[in-house]
Amino acid sequence: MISTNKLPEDLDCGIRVAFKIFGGKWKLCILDAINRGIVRPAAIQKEIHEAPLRVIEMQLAELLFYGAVEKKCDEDSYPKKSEYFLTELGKTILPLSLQIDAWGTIHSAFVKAKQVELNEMMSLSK
Amino acid sequence: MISTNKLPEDLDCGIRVAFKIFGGKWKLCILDAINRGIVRPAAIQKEIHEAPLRVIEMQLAELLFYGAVEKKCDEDSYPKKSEYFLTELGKTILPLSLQIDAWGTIHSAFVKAKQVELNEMMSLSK
DNA sequence: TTACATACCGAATCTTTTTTCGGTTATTGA
DNA sequence: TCAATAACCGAAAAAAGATTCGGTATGTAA
Repeated sequence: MISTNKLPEDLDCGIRVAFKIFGGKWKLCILDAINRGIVRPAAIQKEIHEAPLRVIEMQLAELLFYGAVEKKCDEDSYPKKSEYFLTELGKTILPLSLQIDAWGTIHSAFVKAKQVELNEMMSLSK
Repeated sequence: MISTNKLPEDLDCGIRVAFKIFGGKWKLCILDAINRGIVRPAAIQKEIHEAPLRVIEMQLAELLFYGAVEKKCDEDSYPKKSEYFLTELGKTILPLSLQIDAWGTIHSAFVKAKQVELNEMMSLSK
C-alpha cells in the first residue's frame, strides 16, 4: 500500500479519488471500528478477525497519510498504546460507509445466491 | 473478472457485498454512462476513454451476471447494436455512485496534492 | 529467565484485477 | 474485393493489492 502507480490514474474522476482513499479491502471497516471507539491496532484486528494485523497497520498508515485518521501515541505508558481517531475528513466518509454497508446488507442474500450459481458453473466447466 | 476466489470472502459484510458488485475500477463510471443514455459498449468506451474496450466488456458481463444491467441485442439490425440498460437493482446503485463521486470531487485537489507529496517522497528514497 | 503483549516494518509471495494482444463473426459501403 | 465498424472472447502479461513470515523494540507479569 501507499505506492506510486505505473498506470496513469485519473484523479479528475471523483469516483477514482474516493476509491483511492477508502476503496481498500478493509478501510471502511477500520473507519467504522474507530468510530465505534475501537481505536488501537490490536483491538481493531480482533474486531475484523479476517484481516491480518499487517493489513490493519498498512491501511491505517494509508488513512493516516491521506488525513482520514490521526494518531495519538503515548510512548511512556504501557502497553505501548497507539490510538487512532477520525479526523474531520474521516468523519465525512462515515455517511457513505453506512449507505454502502446498508446497500450490501440488503442485497447480501441475492449476491450470495449468485455466488453459488457461479461456483456451480465453474465446477461444471473445470 | 467473474472468478471464484481462493481467499475466503466475507459476504456477511455489507461493504464487501457492495464492493463485489460495484467496486470494480470502472463499474460506477459504466453505470453512470448507461444512466446518461450511453448504452452501447463502443459508445461507453469512447466516453470512458481511459478504459480499454475489453474492460468495458468484462465489467458489463459482470454487472449483467449480478443483475445490475440487462442486455438487449438486436441481431438483425446493423451495426450489431447491443444495448445495456439499468435494472431496478442497478438503479439503486446510482444514489451511492453520485455521493461517492461528489465526495471524491470535493476532495480531489487535496488528494492530488498528497499524491505529489508521495511521489516526491518516493523519488528521494529511490 | 521465560513467556507474552503491543506496535511496527521489510520483503517475499500469493491472489486478484486490469490491461494488452490477437483473434472470430457479421454487415455495410466504397 | 477490401476496408471499416460493432460485439465479443481467450489467454497471456502486467499491475495492484493483500497476505504471510520473520524480524525489531519495549515493558509486564509469572
